[in-house]
Amino acid sequence: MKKYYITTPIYYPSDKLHIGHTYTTVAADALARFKRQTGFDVMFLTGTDEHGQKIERVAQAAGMKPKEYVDGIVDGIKKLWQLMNISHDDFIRTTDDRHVKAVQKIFKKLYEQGDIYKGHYEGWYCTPCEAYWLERQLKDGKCPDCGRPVELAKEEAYFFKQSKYADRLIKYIEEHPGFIQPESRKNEMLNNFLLPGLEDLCVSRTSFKWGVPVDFDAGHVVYVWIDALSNYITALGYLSEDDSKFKKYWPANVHLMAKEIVRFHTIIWPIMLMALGVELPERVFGHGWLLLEGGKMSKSKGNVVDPVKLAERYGVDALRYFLLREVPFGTDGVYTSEALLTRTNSDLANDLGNLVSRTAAMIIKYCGGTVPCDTQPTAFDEEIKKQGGALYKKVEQHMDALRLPDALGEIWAYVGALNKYIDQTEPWVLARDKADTEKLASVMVHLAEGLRIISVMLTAFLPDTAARIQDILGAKDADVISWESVMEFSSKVCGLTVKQMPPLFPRLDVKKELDALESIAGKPQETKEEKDKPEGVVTYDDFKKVELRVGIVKQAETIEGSDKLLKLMVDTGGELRQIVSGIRKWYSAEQMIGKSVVVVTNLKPAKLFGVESRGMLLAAESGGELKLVTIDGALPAGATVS
RNA sequence: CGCGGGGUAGAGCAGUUUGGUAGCUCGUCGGGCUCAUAACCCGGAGGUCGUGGGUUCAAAUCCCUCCCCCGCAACCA
Repeated sequence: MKKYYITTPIYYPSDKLHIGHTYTTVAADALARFKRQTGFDVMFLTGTDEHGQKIERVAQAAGMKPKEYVDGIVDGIKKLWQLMNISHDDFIRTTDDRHVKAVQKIFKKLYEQGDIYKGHYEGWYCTPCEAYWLERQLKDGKCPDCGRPVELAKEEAYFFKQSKYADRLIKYIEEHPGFIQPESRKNEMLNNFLLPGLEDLCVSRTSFKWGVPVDFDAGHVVYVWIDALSNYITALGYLSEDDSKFKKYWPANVHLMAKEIVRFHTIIWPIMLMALGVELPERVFGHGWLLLEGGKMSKSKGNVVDPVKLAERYGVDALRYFLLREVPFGTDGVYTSEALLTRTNSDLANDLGNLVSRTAAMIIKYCGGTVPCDTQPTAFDEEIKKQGGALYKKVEQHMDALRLPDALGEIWAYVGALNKYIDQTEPWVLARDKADTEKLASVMVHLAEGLRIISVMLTAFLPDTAARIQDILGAKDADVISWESVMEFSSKVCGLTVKQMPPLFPRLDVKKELDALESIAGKPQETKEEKDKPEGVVTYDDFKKVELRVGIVKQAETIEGSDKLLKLMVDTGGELRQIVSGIRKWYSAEQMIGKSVVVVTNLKPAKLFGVESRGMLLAAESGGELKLVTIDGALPAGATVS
């Protein structure tokens, strides 16, 4: 039997997961189910990446031990996957003993063979935060987290010789066009990171404890990406007493993930594997994001969407369908509640659900509930038969290319064809004349068979719905629900007993639901905050957005044609900035030179009288008098004002 | 000139590789049908394909200019 190994990323349990994580996992689940259905021995892995400084801090803030803290979150994640009908074969936690031991062995092996070496890490260190920052991460030369000063510090650390394998990796990527997908990500990786040259990677930390300890050097913990990426092989028992799964399933057929972590999976990970002498995964696929109106969803924006609430309200399959259908292959898609609701109504309730209802109703009404066997073809049978028989191939092709939305699109094209077929054959007309009984029977058989095929096709995507359709059709035995059984459109449904059931998907009142969702799922926090805010008050955060600096006027001149404006060249610390100011009525050009003024330095540049102005001077005005805000004493240009 | 992606009907997208009548879904308007969940089927309206230029018999598609949006540079799928 052919094997298929598919993974999701392991998720970071610093908070509850949102609909984006659900999207990745549902997509992986659909692929895993599809492969199982089509005869593969599937290994589907997901899990959690539990180490790192952030967890350590969040736990501390919650007054808990890190492990205690993540245990709670991981519990929620497992429940979410259960709710979403995720069929993973294993769930790995990086705190699992099996994982920790294997990571230590991997680290040691790389160290012993010289691919990891001890050196010094240098960076800007914030003592209270116990964190290193890169120069470009600093905010005004200070810690971006707490705003306190940082100092240049140096500590012992281990480094991974990525550079040694860079050429081999470039060659591999170029020789395996399917390795990084979609193609655009491949260019991004090559151009941005690989071709400019790789630096050795710092792979140990001493600034915090919550990680896999380096077992031969106390105080060091393994860098989280080395830790996290290893999960794909440690879960299979790599370097353990029992590595039978590793032998059976590795290399992975697909590592599925969102685009922003493709980089780690196509650079660090393959290089680690090369160093370990292990085969590279067949395909790394970076899908797009589910954007929310107004941009990327993120916890700090407060615009996360809670999948649990959506699934509970509309059903797991409605949510699965939306996720799998709505986001196009490889690029970003937009989540809106309205789109979820209209998709559910039009595709699931109107097209599919209604088709099932009307078919079941007719078989019951016209044939006493049993799918007939004696038939005489109608003029429209041939076409519906042809399409139904060709469906499995189309779906298979799309699935192999990971084009899930297109696979669903094909299935729905057939749903549409069946609805049309009813219209063309007009079974209610055939039912009026006894002479047409066998034609009517043919229509019923074709409809039931078409639905049977659809139900089998839907198994991977909407497992519950597929089962419900099969229940309605009375299709139980393997020979009417197996993948092989849909490779041919025949009359396997003949003789089955059809049941009437409540609608598969009730129609939703879009307007009402949108209102309801607003109160349940919660509007973006921003607007909530704004509501709570007294009017006319800005928060400190708002105020901080305005960047004020001391500026010293170096040159000043009038602008021809304007009696209000002065063109100033102001030193705002290391740069001379051109600012146009409407103060000529009160200050002459000569008076301005040498003055220390307060400048808004991050104001959007504007053109005044055709002259560019990059900033604004602060001044007070009253009764036609205007005075500039100046500094009481001597401070260098560029000093911040707050 | 950092890199990558994108700008096509009211909304969301396909089409661009290999130039040749601009397509799909939702919405909207009209018609049909009565088996069905006010569902289903048919048809109409609605687009200077971001801008300006070039190549060509012919450009959404190829070439050049510019504008706008989004993402990325060590831990948010």
